[in-house]
Amino acid sequence: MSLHYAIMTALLDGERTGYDLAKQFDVSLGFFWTASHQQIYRALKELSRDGLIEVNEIAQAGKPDKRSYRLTDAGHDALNDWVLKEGNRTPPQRDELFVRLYNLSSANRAELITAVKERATSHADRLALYERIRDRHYSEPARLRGRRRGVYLALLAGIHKEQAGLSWAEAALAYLGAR
Amino acid sequence: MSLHYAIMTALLDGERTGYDLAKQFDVSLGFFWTASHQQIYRALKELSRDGLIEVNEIAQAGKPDKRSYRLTDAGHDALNDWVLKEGNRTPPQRDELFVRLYNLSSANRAELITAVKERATSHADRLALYERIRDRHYSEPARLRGRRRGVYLALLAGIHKEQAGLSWAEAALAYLGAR
DNA sequence: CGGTACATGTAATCTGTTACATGATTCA
DNA sequence: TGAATCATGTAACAGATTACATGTACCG
Repeated sequence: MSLHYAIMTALLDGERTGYDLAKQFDVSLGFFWTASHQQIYRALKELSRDGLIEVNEIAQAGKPDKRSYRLTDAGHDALNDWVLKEGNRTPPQRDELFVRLYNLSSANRAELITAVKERATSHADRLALYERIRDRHYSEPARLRGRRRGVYLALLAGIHKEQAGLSWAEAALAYLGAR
Repeated sequence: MSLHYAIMTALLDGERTGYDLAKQFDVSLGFFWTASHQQIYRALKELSRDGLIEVNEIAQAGKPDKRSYRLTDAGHDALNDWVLKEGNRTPPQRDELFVRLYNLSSANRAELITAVKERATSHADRLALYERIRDRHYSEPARLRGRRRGVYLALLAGIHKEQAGLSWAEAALAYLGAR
């Protein structure tokens, strides 16, 4: 059900179409909760059915109608409840790279080094992106108010995580004797 | 399909029953790939059917027969292939805590502080566990050989990740003004 | 003329979780 | 006597991925 609440959370910033949400879930909230457009369209239908969001249909010539969604009062209440009550489990971690590393041998060393290098690049890219966002929009954290403080904390978590991943990958490459 | 390869990887250390695997997936490999006993029993059946593992049935009085599995030659080949060829995608991250933090307000601040504190504790516990394993079994990484080098790298990744999570949680609590 | 962005969906499949089910042995 | 451990499973459901499907508008 978290996807439903993630979508409602994204709607706190204002009306959005399924298409908008699918894009936004590649950015911002999407750094911490990903979802494909297929999932999103389905969830929007369910949320509408349950009265937690409302549609605003905008007819368009030549395109499918644009359907813009906003939170209802019931939606706000449901979201607030969820934030208060939701249990706090650490999500299970599943990462194929480590399963592969458990199989390290001279036969696959080169491929695993490549995989770790790619992982290092992806951490570095993510880190650079997060730092750019922080510098542009969250350069004075002490002045933030309300929700923005929470968004800042999430961003900070992303930064810590990517730094850790990157420094691990570098240490791993050194250990593996990669040039 | 990664679960199948994770199970085969666990079988590299020798014959195991479904029960053993379910326990092992709470420890060691399980730090990087979790699975419930239900998933494991299902996967074992599929792997058997495909000839990648073999069963050794041991009749037991009063208990269900114990079924001990080992990798076949075909299983070894399939696993080696997978390690060589598997693409290297960063797994999507989904963590409810951050969705909740996006909703931070004075109404839920106390609950979110509690949630972050719990997260801090879980990171600290995990970190302590990983460091204990490192000190006991991987205190001289330069001397490790073969697969054990990869296992060590995975452990190191776990240590980096937990340290990052813990230091984030501490910074977050300070930022939120939690005592 | 081809690719990307806009815009929304269905269907099939795969993967993971929760609930249910059984029954012996060992330890406090 | 009651909880934990050993030991294996089925069934239902929830959640996520992949593939398929359609059609316009705009840019180079």
